[in-house]
Amino acid sequence: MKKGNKEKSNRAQADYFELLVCQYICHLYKITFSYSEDLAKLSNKILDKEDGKERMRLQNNNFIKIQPGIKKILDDEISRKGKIINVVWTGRHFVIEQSTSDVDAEHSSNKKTRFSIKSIAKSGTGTLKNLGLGKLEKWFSFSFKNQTDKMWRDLKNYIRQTTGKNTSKRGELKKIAQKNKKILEWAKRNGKIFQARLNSVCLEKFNSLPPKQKREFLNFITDCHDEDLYVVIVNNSGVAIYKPVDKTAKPKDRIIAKKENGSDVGYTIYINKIPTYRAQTNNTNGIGISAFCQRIFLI
DNA sequence: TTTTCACCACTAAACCGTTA
DNA sequence: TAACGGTTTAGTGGTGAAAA
Repeated sequence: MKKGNKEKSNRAQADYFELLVCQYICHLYKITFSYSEDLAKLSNKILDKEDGKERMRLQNNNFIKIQPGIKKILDDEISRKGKIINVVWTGRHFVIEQSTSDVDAEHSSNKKTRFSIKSIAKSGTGTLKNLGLGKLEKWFSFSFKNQTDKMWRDLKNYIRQTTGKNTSKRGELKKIAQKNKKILEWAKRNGKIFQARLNSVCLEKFNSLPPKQKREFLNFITDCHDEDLYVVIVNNSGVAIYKPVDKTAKPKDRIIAKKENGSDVGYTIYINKIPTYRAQTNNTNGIGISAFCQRIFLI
């Protein structure tokens, strides 16, 4: 759905990249690659775009950059876990599973080596975690339902007053706002009030968590309970690889969240005075017309 | 009453324009 | 020019209303 401007999402590219890695591992260790069809489909999907060739080139170049790193990790793991007997594209299929792994290599010992792969066009490290409101409420023990309901009620009332249309259905309200510039602007302004509130609540609630729960939250966002997981990031400045388990928060760590230069959409989590994670409160699909979520980035 | 389906929320990934 | 804030795509899964 694009209107003049370029398409922003890159889902197909991300999947394509994951499969390139998958295929590479298969090739290295003589495993049958069973996702040829998916790879072909994704490749077509990317090439269908007006700048498809460019998008392909980027992924292929990034892929070349990470090959040595992947091979080194696996050769190292093979010496401990045995030869590789299978490669699984976890990809989008197990979104609900407690791991951000994209590709799993299975060893003869039944142990795994898992990869979370991020291929980025320019700078940045990609989203570490994306939490819906439900998760936030659970981790930080609060309820934002009254506020969310009020945001939608406000929009409903505004639409009723300006257009005479009377509906409470969020899907309909959203469509009306998207079609009318003035309403959309109003919805954004309204939504930002609640977005800022949610951000403040999360910051406050995080800081009032007992130290142990702060650590548990950080361990959850980094996925560091998974001993077999590697994160591989490739962007315009090169390749970065780390093991989430190495980032496990320690009991002596001082963990504090702070607002950075007055931002009302995010906060920074400091560990022993070092800015380590950045949270950003926003919406899945446009401010004021969709559900809230919070993304966490590695600094 | 049971099954189906439409709608919405949640999660993941990453591009893009603006700004500091 | 890197970081930030906003936005988009896309898949899974839950829920309640409509259909059978």
